[in-house]
Amino acid sequence: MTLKTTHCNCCLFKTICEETVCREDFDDLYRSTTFQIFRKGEIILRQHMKMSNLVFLHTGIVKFCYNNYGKDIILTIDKAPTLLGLANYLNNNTNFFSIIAVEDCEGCVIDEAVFKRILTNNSDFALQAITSFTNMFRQSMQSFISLSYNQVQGRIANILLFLAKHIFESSVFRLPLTRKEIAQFAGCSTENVINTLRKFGEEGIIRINGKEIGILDEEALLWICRMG
Amino acid sequence: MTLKTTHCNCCLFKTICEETVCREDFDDLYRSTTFQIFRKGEIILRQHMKMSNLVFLHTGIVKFCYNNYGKDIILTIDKAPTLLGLANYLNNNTNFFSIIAVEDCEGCVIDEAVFKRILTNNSDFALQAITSFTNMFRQSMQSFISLSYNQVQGRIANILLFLAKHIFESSVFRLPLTRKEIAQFAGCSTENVINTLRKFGEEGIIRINGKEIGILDEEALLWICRMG
DNA sequence: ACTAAAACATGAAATATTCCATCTTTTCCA
DNA sequence: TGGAAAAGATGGAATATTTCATGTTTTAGT
Repeated sequence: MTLKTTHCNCCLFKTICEETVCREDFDDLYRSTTFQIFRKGEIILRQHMKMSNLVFLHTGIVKFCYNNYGKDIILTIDKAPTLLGLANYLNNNTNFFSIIAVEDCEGCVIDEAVFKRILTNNSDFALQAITSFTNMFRQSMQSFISLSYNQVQGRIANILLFLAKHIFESSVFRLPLTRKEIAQFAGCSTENVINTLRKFGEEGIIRINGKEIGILDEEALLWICRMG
Repeated sequence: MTLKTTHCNCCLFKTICEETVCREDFDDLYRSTTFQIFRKGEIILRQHMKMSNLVFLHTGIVKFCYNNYGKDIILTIDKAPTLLGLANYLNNNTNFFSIIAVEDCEGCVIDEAVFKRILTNNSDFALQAITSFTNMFRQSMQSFISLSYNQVQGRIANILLFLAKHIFESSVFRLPLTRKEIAQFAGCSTENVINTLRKFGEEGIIRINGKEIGILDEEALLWICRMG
C-alpha cells in the first residue's frame, strides 16, 4: 500500500489527468485503483471478457493479441506509460483483443464505472481519450498496411523499425519477442522470420546476436519497407 | 436547392441527430451543408489534405483508399447512409486516407467548424460519433486480421462475405469493384483474384458470371475464411 | 456505331513461402 | 544443478503467389 501511495503522488496518469480532471474527480479515480504487478506472459485484459477495468501501465512492455480460431496473432506492441483498455472500452465494453505482459509490468487497475463517469462529464478528458484512441488506431492501420501489402521481408523490416522508433527509441535494443512471436506479429512462419533476420544480418543491414539487435542501415530497412 | 430542402426534411442524418442534437444546433449544421453529387471515381475526401468538411452520404457505395508509395490499397468499403470523414477528422484533422465514389453517390457536405462546435458542446453526440468511429475501427481490424493472416483464398472469401453481409445484405449481388480493385482490397495480384474466383465457381461455392455473384455455399466460404 | 482503353482471362516460368524433419542452444524449474 | 521443454537454426520438398506474355471481352467516349 505504501508503494501505491508513492506511485500516486508522482504518477504520470495523475499528471496527465491534472490537465483535464479536477482534484475531486481524480480522488475518486484514485480511490478506485489498485496497484498490481503483472508477470511476464500474464494476461492483463482477456479477449471476449466483459470490461470492468482499465489499466494504467507504469512500467513494462505489452502485446495486443487476437486469437483467431486457435491461431494467435499479435496486433501491436505498446510500452509504459500508457492507458490500456481504452479501445476495448469504447468497443461495446467487450474486449476485442487480449493485452498480455511481454515482460514483468507494473500498473494501476482503474474501475470502469468511475472512469466512465468522468469521461461523460468532462469533454476535455473525453477528447484526450479519443485522441489517444485514434493514435492507436493510426498505428494499427500503419501496421495493417505493412502486413497486408508487403512481402515478409518488408513486414519484418517494418517491425524492426517500429521497435527501434516507438518502443526503445534506440537503434540498438534487446528483442522482447521470441522468433515465434515476431512470426505472429508479421503473419508468417517462424522459419521465415529466422531466415529473414539472418539475411538482414548477412547483408549488413542489422547486427544480430540472439536477441540483441542493432540497426546498422536504417535507410536500407526503410527502402525494404517501401519496396519489399 | 429544392432537392436539398426535400432531402433535409426527411434526411436520415437529421433523424440521427434529432436523438442527440437540439433543433437550433441542427439548424446551424443544416445552414452549413451543401448537397452534392459525386460521380463514379470522384474523390470525396483526399488523402493528406487538411480537413475542412465532413460528408453525410445519402446514396451510393464508396471505397476507403490509401496510397502507399504509388501503390493503391483499399482499406474498406462503405455504403450510404453513413457519415464520412469522422476517422480522418479525429486524426489531427488531416486525411489519413482518401474516400472515393465506387458508383455515383449523393451526399451533404458539412462544415467542419460547425460540426466541431456541436461535438465539443454535446457529449451525447460525441459519444455517438465515437461509437460510429469504433465500429469502423472494429470492421477495419477484422479485415486487417483476415488480410494479414490468411492466404489469398481466405481473404477473397472474406471479401465476398463482407460484401454480401454488410454492403448488399443479400447473397446475390453485382460486384461494384473490378478484379483489379478486389486485388487492391485483398492485397494480391489481379490474376490471383481471377483464378480464385473461377476456382470458387468451379467448386460450386459461388455462381459467377462477370460481375454477377451469387453465394451458393456460405458455410464453405466461412470455412475457407477460418482455415485458409 | 466505331475505336481506344480498360477489364477480364489464361498458362507457364520465376519467385516466395510454408511445411516438415532434424539438430543445437537456451531457458526454466524442481 | 540436471533434465525437460522451449527457442533457435538449417535444408529440402511441397505449395502458394507473382510476373510476364498474350489474347479476348467489355466499357466508355466521340
